[in-house]
Amino acid sequence: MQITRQTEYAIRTLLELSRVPFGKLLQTRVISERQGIPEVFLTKTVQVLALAGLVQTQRGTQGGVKLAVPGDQITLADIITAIEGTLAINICLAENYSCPNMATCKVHQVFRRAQEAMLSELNSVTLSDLVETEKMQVSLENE
Amino acid sequence: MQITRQTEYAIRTLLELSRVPFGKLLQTRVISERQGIPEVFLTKTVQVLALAGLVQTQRGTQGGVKLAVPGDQITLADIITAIEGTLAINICLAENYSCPNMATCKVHQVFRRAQEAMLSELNSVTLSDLVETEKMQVSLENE
DNA sequence: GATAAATAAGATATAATTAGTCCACTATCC
DNA sequence: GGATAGTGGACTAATTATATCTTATTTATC
Ligand code: SF4
Ligand code: SF4
Repeated sequence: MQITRQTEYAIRTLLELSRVPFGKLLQTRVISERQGIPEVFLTKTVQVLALAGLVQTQRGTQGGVKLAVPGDQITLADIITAIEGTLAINICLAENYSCPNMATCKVHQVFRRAQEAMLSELNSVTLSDLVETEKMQVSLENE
Repeated sequence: MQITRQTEYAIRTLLELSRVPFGKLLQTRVISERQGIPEVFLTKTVQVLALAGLVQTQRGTQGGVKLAVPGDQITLADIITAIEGTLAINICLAENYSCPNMATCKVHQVFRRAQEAMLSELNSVTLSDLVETEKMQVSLENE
């Protein structure tokens, strides 16, 4: 009942990308150093994010990774889903699984409500929200 | 990001126990048959539930398993916690883990809110609620 | 007290998932 | 053409989940 390390890595990666001007490339090496993420593993994670359409990559000198869409269009739920697939807190909430009890099972319904409550929180915050707050804090500290 | 099979087994086991009069013993064998749970594995699960104080076991002839407290005092969250330990959707929400960013990390805070939203749903329903509904359905069908 | 019924405990086995590495390759910029 | 940076696939290691087996221990009942 926990997100995986890789998902954490993905979140922190996207946060790093959100901290630079939109469109600017960062190398996975830089991200891995700043965030303490195993470098080779991070490249794998970035590929998944790219496949999910959250980042774009560019090879070669001066290459790197950038956000595919502005940070205010990416929520925490998007990131989790990109790495782990559709979120389901119980097996019967995942696609193409059918428990015989599903039609009447009250537990199933409670799980669905619980999951929706969680998702609604995770969907309510975008990358921009997360880094905006940081910027405000910095500017307050400088006053 | 899913509860384990064992947790599902635990829920279904406690539901079975809630369906009989409070204090009545059921054998793990009976429960495993009714719910299609591997029998030997179920005994392990029952032991965990007993350790958590949700059920009481009795050995010997006419022995079995029963609820340790009435069904209206056991929520879904209790059961999940009993099997999986304190629920934490991210590593930094678990006890005795400290990420360097924890103090200021906005993501951490969002995760906490998301988790609380989920927990509040899972805590809002007791075993009694779940089987009461069943009984009402049965009586409606008999009308 | 013998016996059969029932769980307890612990070791062990198997499978699945997660985490991470290695290496040869391709694209890009200069 | 050389340096740089991501790609893709195979591979390994570690951890967790799932399950079984075996031997004890408890207890009602005859
Ligand atoms: S018993 Fe209910 S909660 Fe469990 S898997 Fe089936 S539908 Fe889902
Ligand atoms: S970076 Fe934030 S969300 Fe991630 S582990 Fe640390 S405190 Fe938690």
